[in-house]
Amino acid sequence: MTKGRVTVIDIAKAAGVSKSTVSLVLQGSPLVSEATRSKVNAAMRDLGYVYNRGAANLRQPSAKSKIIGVVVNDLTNSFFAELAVGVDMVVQSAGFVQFLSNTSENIDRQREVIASMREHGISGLIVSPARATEAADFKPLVAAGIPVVVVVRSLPGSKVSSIVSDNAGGTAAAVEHLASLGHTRIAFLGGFPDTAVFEERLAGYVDGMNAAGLGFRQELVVSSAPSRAGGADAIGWAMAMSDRPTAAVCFNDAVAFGACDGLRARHMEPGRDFAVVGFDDVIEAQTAVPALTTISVDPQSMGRRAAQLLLKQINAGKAEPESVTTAVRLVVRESCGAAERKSGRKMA
Amino acid sequence: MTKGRVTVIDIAKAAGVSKSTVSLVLQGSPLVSEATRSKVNAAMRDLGYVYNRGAANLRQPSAKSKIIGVVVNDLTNSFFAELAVGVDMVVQSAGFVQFLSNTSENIDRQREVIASMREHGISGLIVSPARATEAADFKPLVAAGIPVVVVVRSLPGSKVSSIVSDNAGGTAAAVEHLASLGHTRIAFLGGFPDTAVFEERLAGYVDGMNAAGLGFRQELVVSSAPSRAGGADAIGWAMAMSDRPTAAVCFNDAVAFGACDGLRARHMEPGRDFAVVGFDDVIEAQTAVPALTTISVDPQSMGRRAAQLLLKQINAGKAEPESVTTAVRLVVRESCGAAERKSGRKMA
DNA sequence: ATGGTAATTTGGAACGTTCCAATTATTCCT
DNA sequence: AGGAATAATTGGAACGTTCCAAATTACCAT
Repeated sequence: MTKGRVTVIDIAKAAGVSKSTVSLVLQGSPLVSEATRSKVNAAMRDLGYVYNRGAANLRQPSAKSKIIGVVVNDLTNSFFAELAVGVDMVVQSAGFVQFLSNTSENIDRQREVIASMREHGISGLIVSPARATEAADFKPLVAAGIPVVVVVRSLPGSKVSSIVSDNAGGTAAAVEHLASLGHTRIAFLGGFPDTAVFEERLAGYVDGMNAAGLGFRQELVVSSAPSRAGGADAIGWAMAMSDRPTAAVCFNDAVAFGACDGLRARHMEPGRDFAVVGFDDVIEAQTAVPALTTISVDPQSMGRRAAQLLLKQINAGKAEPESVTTAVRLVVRESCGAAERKSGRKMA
Repeated sequence: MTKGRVTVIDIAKAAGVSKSTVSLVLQGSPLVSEATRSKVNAAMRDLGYVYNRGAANLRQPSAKSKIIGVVVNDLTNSFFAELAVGVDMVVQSAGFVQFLSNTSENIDRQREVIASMREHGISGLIVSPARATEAADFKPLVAAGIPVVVVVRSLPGSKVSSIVSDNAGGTAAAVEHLASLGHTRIAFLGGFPDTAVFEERLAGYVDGMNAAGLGFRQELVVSSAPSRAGGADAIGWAMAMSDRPTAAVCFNDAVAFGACDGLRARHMEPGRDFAVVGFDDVIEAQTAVPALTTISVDPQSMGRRAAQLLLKQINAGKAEPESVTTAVRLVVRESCGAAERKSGRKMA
């Protein structure tokens, strides 16, 4: 038990080489002979050496810190937890480690967290921005040459890379599916009209309606809070129309669940008397009754994509901002009335 | 745009003081006069200084790295995501930052991840160990004076602190509740018998049965994988008994959901024809149909507790290992047949 | 003014690593 | 065997901070 921790010098002494050689071994340089390499490795094992990245980072550009920061706006939401898992997968196998923080939608906390990450010398940042995040908030980062990838919520005029799901494509597919089931009066329910995500999903809906030859009618879109309660509200408005819709694509799954609640309150059974389609495919979507037909965005693969893009930029030194939109998939379950009845639930 | 990053020396120059003084300001020392302090702060702001913790850690004991590591065995499980959120809360407000990694129950990955965290000089570690983790795995950490707090799963003979929920108390309460509803043949379903958590929950069940004067019968406990599929399996065995049980306390919520599936497959309605109680209170528990009666463990507060304990140990320099078990609460919903019918679902 | 004390400030010398230029060992060719 | 080339190794000198001991300044009571 020597007092201080064991350093590269200690193992150099033990292996009978110089500290420089040890350093070479540490970074797997091909310059060192096989013989010395194994001698050094043995010494490291014997003395219980642990690499001190802090010291190393002092000499190297921050791109080699092997830390990547991940900031999400709501880790409680399993969507983001899964996203983080996806990021962790690729990041970990690339020898990086993940700094994860949660902002709880609080922009001040977001600032603090990002500042803290900078102090620790992150090589790159993946962030799902809290509401009201400004494009300018990431200026200092990119100025310092730290790659940033924004996920889930795109940031208006910022010069950073972003990965968002194909919102328009998703709602368009939902409309197409409903139309193919014979529905002609299809509503768009829920969401706040002043957000980018709403605009995209609505645009997809409009495209879908036109593509199906049903045309777009403003009165069929009723906005509301993007929550369960909002959904119940929205369906109420829809049911009060003189010429009622028979189906709805909802802003997200929460709204869709709310719509189902509202339908039942009016003695209508979702999936039988009215078709509803959600967006996101949260876990509850498959276990709910009826199981929710929805647009699946697979947060985990989104996380992987984001991490891959980030790593690419880190390795490239300085990379051009790039925007990718990830594919999205309609998963048909029961709430749209087109279910394949109980098609084999798998079991160990 | 000077080439390198701005250092403490740059701002010393700009503020007309020495680097030592700047350092003093950085650590909020009372030794520096108000006048110089603000001069220095101004310079920092002007030059866009960012503190380099790596360099600082070189001179300081690792307890001051302000990084705490969090390792969970399954971030996909919202239980652990919530736990991480709880940790993050207290850790963040103490000025620390959280390194979060996911082992996916893989012990090799766990080793890698912890090694990586050590390299980064974490001040402490909170870990929910992957299956088959040995007590010895944390020896090097504690030898190096790094506090470790084990959560959720206790580690047999290790000398580290731990925070686990009151497993025995939980199942005992579940049995008591079922007995009070008039059930006499109560099964214990699911879980692998070779885990500490299983033992504890089973022990509580046994205690509960004895306390209710029902006695313990080995044939009423049927183990299985702690998953939905396992639960369906287990209920199958239970239903095949000559003298069927009328209620079951399940190893966890997943098993309970599986049991419900199995019940329905046999044309029995959980909550009406058979009482089911789960354990964990995952989010789906309240939205499922029927809503699941279960033992709530509040992962978030568990995370907070763990973080507080860890911080205490970090500040104390070297602290005695301490084990706390967190209280647990029976939340009665519909699946046990004792529901308060639809007692006001809150909305907006 | 003068000494004494308290309040501030300040140069190095670490910390553990990587990089560079330079050195030494080894191999190959004629 | 001699030298050129190549392969391995190696001493510093950084990196940006904190700490220590020492130096300076300010303040007071004589």
